[in-house]
Amino acid sequence: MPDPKQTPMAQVLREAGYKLTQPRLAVLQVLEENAAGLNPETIYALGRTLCPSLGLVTVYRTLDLLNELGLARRVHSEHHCHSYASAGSDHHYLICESCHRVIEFPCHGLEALLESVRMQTGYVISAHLLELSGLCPDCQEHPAESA
Amino acid sequence: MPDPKQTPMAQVLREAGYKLTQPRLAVLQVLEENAAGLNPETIYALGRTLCPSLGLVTVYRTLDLLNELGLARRVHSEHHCHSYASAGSDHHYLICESCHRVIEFPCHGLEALLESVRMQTGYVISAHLLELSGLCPDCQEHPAESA
DNA sequence: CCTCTTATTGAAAAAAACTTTCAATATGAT
DNA sequence: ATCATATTGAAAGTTTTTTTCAATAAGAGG
Repeated sequence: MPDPKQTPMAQVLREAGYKLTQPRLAVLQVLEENAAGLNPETIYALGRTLCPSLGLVTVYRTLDLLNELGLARRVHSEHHCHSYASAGSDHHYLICESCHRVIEFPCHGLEALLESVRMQTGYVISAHLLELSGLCPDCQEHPAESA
Repeated sequence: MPDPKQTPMAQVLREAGYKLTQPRLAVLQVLEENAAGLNPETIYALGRTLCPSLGLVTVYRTLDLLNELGLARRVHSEHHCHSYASAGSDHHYLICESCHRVIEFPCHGLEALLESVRMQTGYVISAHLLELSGLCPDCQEHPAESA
């Protein structure tokens, strides 16, 4: 278990001039340890095991901050958009509908697609969100474990 | 201005066995007349000009219904996911960051991309959301009008 | 290591977003 | 025109998120 202050995510925070406080480190660690998208309430609960004084307000504030820095992202689903997952810088990811694990995937061909949309619509495209959902290999084999 | 009960969206509602009530038609019409994604509160305000008795609860209920029928969809953005826009059946669309217009775009090549992701990750992919944002041709020409 | 400045925090209160309940009403089938 | 019933709006309730502000802790500088 690496020093929480030395993780790549923590480094980004530090380099951006933010203090590495216990509450922030707790939220970071919770996100890093969970592949599934978590809502603020859950992050709060898990985070309190690492930093008992953690407040829910700080969870919200930290998620906003991480989101701005590109370290976390909101996970959108049909009915709710309350979850967050740790993130690389890519804006495309794949969610397992059964275990809710969120992974990023190698995505070639998207650039070409965007270019073709630009040509056809005349829009200048500055950002994208590609969210796929399906079943991960594990959940295909073990349909029962809807954890 | 066509009879609100005869629009394609209204037909879908009718064929699915739902009653074409004034409140529902008002919500439908508001969505059809606005290219931008609108939040429930705004739909409520605009809808009341068409059906003065319209209640906010009914706006929520109708949006859920339209969403299920594929006639409307939630528009996700970085900080909020409270907006809805009328929708075809495709799950990809393009949002103008200036005027907030939402359009669908011809999207070829996505199938191939999904297949390649399936091969590389082992996930069975059952749904996707592709949301692009940028500037529409109008807003490129008239940067001032941030309406 | 201390000290000090100030970013950050948590609690409480408030606001916003959404849902549930239920009696009254409007729809559309007959 | 009548009627069964899906649908409605208002009110109350719940959940989610934001604001405010005095107390605290991080880390820069000595």
